[in-house]
Amino acid sequence: MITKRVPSETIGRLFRYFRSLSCLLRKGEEIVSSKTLAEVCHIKPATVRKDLSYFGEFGTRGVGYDAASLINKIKKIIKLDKKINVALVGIGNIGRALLKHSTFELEGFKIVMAFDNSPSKIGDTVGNVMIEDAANIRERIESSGIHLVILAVPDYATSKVANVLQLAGAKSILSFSPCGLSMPADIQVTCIDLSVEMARLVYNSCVDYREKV
Amino acid sequence: MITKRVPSETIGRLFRYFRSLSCLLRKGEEIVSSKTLAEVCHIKPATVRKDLSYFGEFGTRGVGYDAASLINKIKKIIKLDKKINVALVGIGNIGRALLKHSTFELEGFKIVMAFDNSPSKIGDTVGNVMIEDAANIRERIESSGIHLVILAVPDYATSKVANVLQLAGAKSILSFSPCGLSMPADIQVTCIDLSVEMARLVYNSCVDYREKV
DNA sequence: CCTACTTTGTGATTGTGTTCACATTCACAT
DNA sequence: ATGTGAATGTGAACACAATCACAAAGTAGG
Repeated sequence: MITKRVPSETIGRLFRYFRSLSCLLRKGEEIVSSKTLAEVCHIKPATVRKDLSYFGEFGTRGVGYDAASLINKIKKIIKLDKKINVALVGIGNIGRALLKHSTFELEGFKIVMAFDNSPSKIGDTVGNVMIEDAANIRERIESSGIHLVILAVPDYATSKVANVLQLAGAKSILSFSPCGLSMPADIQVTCIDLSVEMARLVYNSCVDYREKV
Repeated sequence: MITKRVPSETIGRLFRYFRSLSCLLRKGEEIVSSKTLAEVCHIKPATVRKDLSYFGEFGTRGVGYDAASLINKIKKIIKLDKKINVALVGIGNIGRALLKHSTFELEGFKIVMAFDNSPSKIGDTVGNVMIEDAANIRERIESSGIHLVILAVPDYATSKVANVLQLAGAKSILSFSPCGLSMPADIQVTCIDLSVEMARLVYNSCVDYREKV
């Protein structure tokens, strides 16, 4: 397959299509058009079609897409045909919330390992996962073959832990600290920065609307 | 001031500049160049300069930017010269984590009100905030003049609550449910969708690197 | 006051992602 | 068969954001 360059936003949308299609299918809609899917996802039909077209021709002209088979195609594309095992480092407020967050498992992700360095937490079990000593991160992650790690440690510890993760062979990191990570190019990093998001909302609510009127 | 169209990413970066500048200033760096700031933020100097240039000329050629005064300018621009009061709806795992998340307050945001509809939670105090009955959301938010609301309720309740928030006069919503919100254009909505982020990481860690080599 | 050096501010360029608009293809009725 | 209507798939156009590259404006030293 000659992979044209796929916009990175497209991948995120594919996941949302996957979610919406599952939902539509449960409601009994076996055939779905780009129009329907677009409405559910609040985007334009053309975007749906283009996103899918990067990976092949999955629809039938004049008809639409077969929901069940499209779901499978998308699962393959985004590598979610198998459950993804995830490790979590940092069992503070956010870490604990994520461990209890049952939705992940429904969507193909499973937190199978959790670490903290506080003796008072090590050994506890939160949401079916026992908290292990952070000192063992490298060894445990390396031997388990986990590629995706969620990082929810305090800011000052972030880059130190990130380095260990790199040594442990992690391929992707989802971090909740304001990104200060400089990782090699073969390691994917995404930062969730709530303050930044709120700052943008505040700014836009003062400015954006004015323009649209 | 003639406001050219400002990229929305720019606003997010301004907040990060604000953060980094505060840090540099504490370390005693009173004058900061676009190069320095760019290094700290892991972006290019030209981006820093262009971002700032949308709002005026804040630097001195041949020298750089005065950290203290630039911080103030940025604060004004992104409306963070005053603390922003925030309401939180939904005290589940994530909601509770956010209430305890002390960093917000350091960065200019303060959760001053929290709601849930579970009788077992109403009346509890988490992180200095008392949980109120969700039935009072509209009245309380309307009368308090809060514009920014964090939404951390289960998926099925999201759009119902969002409608109430709209009536209550909220201007911006930060939601943790997979976006199904269709709000009028004058209400800003940002969704944090962890599954989507993880799906992108998984995909990219399989594909992206191959191309870069 | 002039020269060498530094760093800003920005028009022009490049790059990336979204949207349009239409030819193509399929189902179905006649 | 053949025509009609519906929905896909996609090159081209557009919109937006990042980056370059250089003129302008400052400092410092003699």
